[in-house]
Amino acid sequence: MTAHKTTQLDASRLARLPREVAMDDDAEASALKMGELSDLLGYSLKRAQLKVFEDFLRCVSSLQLTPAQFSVLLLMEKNPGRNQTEIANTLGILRPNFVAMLDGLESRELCMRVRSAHDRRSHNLMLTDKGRATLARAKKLIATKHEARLNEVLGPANRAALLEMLATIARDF
Amino acid sequence: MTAHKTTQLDASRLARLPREVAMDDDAEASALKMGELSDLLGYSLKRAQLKVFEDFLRCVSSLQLTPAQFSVLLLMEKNPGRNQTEIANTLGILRPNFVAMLDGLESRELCMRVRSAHDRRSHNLMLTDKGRATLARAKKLIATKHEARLNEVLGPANRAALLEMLATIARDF
DNA sequence: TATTGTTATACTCTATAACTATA
DNA sequence: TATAGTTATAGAGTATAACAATA
Repeated sequence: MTAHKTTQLDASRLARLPREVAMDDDAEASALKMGELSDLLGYSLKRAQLKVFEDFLRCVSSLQLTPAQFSVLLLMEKNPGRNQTEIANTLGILRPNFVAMLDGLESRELCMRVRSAHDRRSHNLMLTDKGRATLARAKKLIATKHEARLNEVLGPANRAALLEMLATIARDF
Repeated sequence: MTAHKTTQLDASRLARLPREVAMDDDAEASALKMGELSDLLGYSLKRAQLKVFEDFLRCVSSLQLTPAQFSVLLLMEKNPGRNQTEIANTLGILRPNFVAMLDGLESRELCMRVRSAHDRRSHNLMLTDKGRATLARAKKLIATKHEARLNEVLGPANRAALLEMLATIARDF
């Protein structure tokens, strides 16, 4: 039951990330004091997440894909033939909410629902050729624009460390 | 204009965070392959953010405060007398949406709107005694339960590094 | 004319109950 | 009876336009 909680060792200091350089926090009028907010992990987590999703949308805007849609296509590619419940559960999407989402992707001919022969209740999900092509283009845009930008801002080692810590929180917290 | 993007230096490896230890990713039936999703920063960011907010709500459930409400109270405490536009802008809340939120806090007598003498259009916001007391209790709960838990999972040094990277993204990205 | 707080409104996300068709 | 997909619905969160009071 959620083992290992105390497996951290050292954590030598990371890259020198710039801090309070510009001080133009809020532009014009005397910026407000953030107080303990600066130390609230959840607050920074939320603000960072919004920025990252915003940039994601910009980077793949030509393909009209949201982060959620991208994650669904990716999962279909890596796990062809899985049903709606399996894909939705893996992504933390509730089954009722997954229906409209799939309708959208299917109407754009990016994926297909195929009634299973073994269990006629379930739909085997799979990408269409167009879906595979769109996903491939999305991956390229994300790698060369989106994640590359994050590497610029953080540095590759920091980016990797950040990813690992976030995965740890998502898994063990 | 968003200076310093290439200020990263090293980033020696962090603590040994446990990985693929249990492998019980999805319980029963053969877990799905996550593919490139494991390397998508936005995905881990979102999942981690949900977990952290969930825990925040648990930790302060006795006070019935959401992360957003807590951040508003905190800002009022550190910046008494500021108006709605200033508080809302600082937190990235749109003014129209801030109205109902303030109504809720004010009806619980945690804060007050006081018409400004100098500019009768604006409301000076301030905590009530009850608001200050509630905020103090919330801070204690968050420090001893919520953030303490994060320290357990990540280790203090990792937690600090994570916080700094998230702030960097929120600021420079 | 511009700004503060506000209303109305709409759109997305998320969440729950209940239906249908299969098993 | 239990499960997969679905419908309906309700509640947050977020977004924009426009209005009244005030500057």
